[in-house]
Amino acid sequence: MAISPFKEKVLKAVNKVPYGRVASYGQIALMVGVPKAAQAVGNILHDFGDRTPWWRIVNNAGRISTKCPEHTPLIQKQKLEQEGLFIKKDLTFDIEKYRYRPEPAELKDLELDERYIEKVLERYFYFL
DNA sequence: GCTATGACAAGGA
DNA sequence: CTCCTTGCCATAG
Repeated sequence: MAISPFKEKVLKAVNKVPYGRVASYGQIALMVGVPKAAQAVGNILHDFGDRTPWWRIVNNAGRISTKCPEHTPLIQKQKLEQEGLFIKKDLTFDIEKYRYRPEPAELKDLELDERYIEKVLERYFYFL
């Protein structure tokens, strides 16, 4: 399977999410410079789960949403609990409590435009 | 080039 | 809260 630059970036971004934290599919899309490619991100994780901490990527509503038979919701739940997260039986949890908020330096590492980075940071990660 | 497909997201009912 | 619609994106075929 060919690895496009886009896929390469997505994998790189996913690998930045630290132990015990999570990021949404849309958030990863944002981090690779294509804000609306959340769905595409999900597809990529499906194909390259073996080389990324795929379990740290979740639905932005704070819910585990995988349906993949390889990487089941139960497995993902256990993986996250193992990293210290509290997840309810219905697979939902407080995402803001665990959300990964990237440092500016980490975003620069993803070959993003300076202006874009500032915009993203203030609007989505450090707006409070 | 076009269509169909998803581990998505946000908003309306 | 759930269900449905619409918008979007990168791929596979």
